[in-house]
Amino acid sequence: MAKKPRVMTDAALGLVARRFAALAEPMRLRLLHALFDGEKSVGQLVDLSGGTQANVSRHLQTLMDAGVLTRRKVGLQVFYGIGDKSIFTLCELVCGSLEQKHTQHAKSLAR
Amino acid sequence: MAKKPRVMTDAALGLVARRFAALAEPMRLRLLHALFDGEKSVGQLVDLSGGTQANVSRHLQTLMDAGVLTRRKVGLQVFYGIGDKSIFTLCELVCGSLEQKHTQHAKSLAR
DNA sequence: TTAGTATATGATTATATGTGCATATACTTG
DNA sequence: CAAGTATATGCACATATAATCATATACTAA
Repeated sequence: MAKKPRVMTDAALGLVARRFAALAEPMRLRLLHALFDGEKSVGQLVDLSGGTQANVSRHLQTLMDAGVLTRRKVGLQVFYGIGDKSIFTLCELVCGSLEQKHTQHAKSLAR
Repeated sequence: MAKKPRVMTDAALGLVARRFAALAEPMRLRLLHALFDGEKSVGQLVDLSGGTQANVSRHLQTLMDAGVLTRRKVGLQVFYGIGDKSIFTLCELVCGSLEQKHTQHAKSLAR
């Protein structure tokens, strides 16, 4: 009795959770979205996102730690890009699922 | 100058972030994993996850709010199930990506 | 070297979140 | 009705995280 059958290890669950956590922040999603069409410098991302330089830099660091981005330094500038292609599919999946919920909700209101 | 081109709305980004946040917690991932082979009661999930009843109930509530689960009450028991099939693919994608990184890391150590 | 520019980081603060304990609610059975 | 069982929730506390400000670092150009 009272066994604790754990199919996945704590370590594995932690890694997966960390990956999802990297994507669980609006500003980070905005940055990723801005990188969908290719590498950009921190300055460009600051302009595109509307965030402060410090905050954008911090979020890029977080995404780097999560293994999601690439980093390339050219002179004074640092260019970040999407390093893990699964990000595209992840975002598409979530957006698709949410759109579906949205239209379902709209339909249910319409009857 | 100094325009702020926001391709996605704040509302949309917030929704996507909330969805990812629901998956950004080890215990919730454990619960979802336990539900992959079908509906289970809270009591069953408590046993399978090794968490306390209160904590499991809270996390299930969080997943419900995120629109991820179904809920069915039968007498005293409440059965939760996976309500959004995209969850399967999301988890598979992240696990696959992490495994790939892991093997790459192992190989780089082996040379 | 000095001045200037792009990016990163330390320190602080406010807010959110996970957990445990106790208790409340909802339902069943006798 | 009372007692028992399954689940939910209020409260308190500890921890994590995001945002801001100021400053540090790294590089370029004069």
